[in-house]
Amino acid sequence: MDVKDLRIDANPTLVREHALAKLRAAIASGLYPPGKRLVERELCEALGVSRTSVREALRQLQAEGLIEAGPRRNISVAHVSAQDARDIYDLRALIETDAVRRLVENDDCEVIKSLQGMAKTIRKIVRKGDIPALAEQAAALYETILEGSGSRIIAETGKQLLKRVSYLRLASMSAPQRLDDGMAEWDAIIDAIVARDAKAAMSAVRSHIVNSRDTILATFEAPTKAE
Amino acid sequence: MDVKDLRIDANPTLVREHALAKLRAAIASGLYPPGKRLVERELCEALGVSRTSVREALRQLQAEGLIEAGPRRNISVAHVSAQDARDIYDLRALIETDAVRRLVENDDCEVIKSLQGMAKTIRKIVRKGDIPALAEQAAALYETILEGSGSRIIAETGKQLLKRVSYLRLASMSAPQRLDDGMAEWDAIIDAIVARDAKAAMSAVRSHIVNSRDTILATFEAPTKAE
DNA sequence: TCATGTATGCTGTCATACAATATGCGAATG
DNA sequence: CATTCGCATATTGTATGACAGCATACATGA
Repeated sequence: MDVKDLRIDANPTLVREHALAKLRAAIASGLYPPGKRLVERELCEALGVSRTSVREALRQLQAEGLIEAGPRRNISVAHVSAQDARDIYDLRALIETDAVRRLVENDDCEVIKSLQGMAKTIRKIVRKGDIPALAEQAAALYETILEGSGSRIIAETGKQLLKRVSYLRLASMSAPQRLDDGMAEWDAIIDAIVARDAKAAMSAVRSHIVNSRDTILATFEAPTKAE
Repeated sequence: MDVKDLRIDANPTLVREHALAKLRAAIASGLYPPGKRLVERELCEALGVSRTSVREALRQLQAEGLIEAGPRRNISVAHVSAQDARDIYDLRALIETDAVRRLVENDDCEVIKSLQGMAKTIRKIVRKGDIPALAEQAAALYETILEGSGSRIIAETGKQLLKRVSYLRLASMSAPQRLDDGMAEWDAIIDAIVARDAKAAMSAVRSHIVNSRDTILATFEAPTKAE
């Protein structure tokens, strides 16, 4: 064992970061749906931390666009309009196709192998039909592709967009036929990457995102909800 | 005068937002150069506000990527490596060409007129050689184009990238020949927009950004500084 | 019924306090 | 004289309590 291995790099998890993660998860899971008003004291109680930490987490969420301030100083979970959703997916298409192109050009076997692994994991989850787990794994796959671009900037920017639609992604995946189609699309992406075919990978990513977008937009038109 | 005119919509400027703006400006102007360590108490004193407000502003800057946390809990102004700069400009090229395409397609006379006005203002500033003012106006021009896309998402994402290079833009504009070249490029962009020629506008934007990028990257190679 | 006053709730801001950790300085030691 | 140890100091992370300014809801009175 090397001295390097003694290194402690995991910071003792800042309370505010913990709070941030919990709040993000609450929004992504739909526990706090768009428009839900967030009252600081309630969050303090729910999270078991002080207002100081909650407020700092809120500022960060605000900067990320996941929550927004109303006219009366109220904070609520950000609404994502159909137009916003469309714009986010279109921008993702731009950015992620670029990311995957770079990824293929970088030709990093490490990354590509891990992508193959993730595809396998996803296939398993799809068979089980565990939607929440699938949403999480899918996000991980997208993030891996973004990071595979080798560009910190692309990765950060792309991930920020992903966070803004994490709630929607759950809805998208609940559409019946979408699961199988999605799996096929993921396979196409991975296959193209493995074949080091940048053009095919770009086009596979683009159609996957466009299909996801259209699925999401369909849910906007059908207001659902038989409550 | 109408009752509407009585409306007070300017929120009494939150202290934390004021602090945020000041800090951003300090970073953009080079007063706080990359790597500069930011000590909370010093900021409190300099800004004349409490630690609470400073900290909330810092969290926001952190989310925007303008500052970063070191291994020792220290906060300092984010370094922008040459690679980062290249990536930011390349991503800007992607996003802003898309923005200008949408802008032309939207065909909003209001926006186009205001762009022409800004180009005129810029020309005046260029003649005076007032670099800081120019940097500000140029940023305003880019932001107008981004907003002209009609997409909140594109506008926000693009602006975030702009903020991350505001410090570099100052350097870029100090390059001797760059001023005139830049002016010509801006003219080309505006002309294409006025002519409602989306393709030409996109290519004008792309070459402008690529040229800016290359100017910046040149300053990275020549470490400058005759201090 | 309507208008006014009052209680209540929430956010924004500040001041303090304290623990944990990092830093720097000086003293003790070989 | 060089090293090491230990202590004072600096800085951040977090919690608490306080209070003003608004906004809302409620009650009261004409």
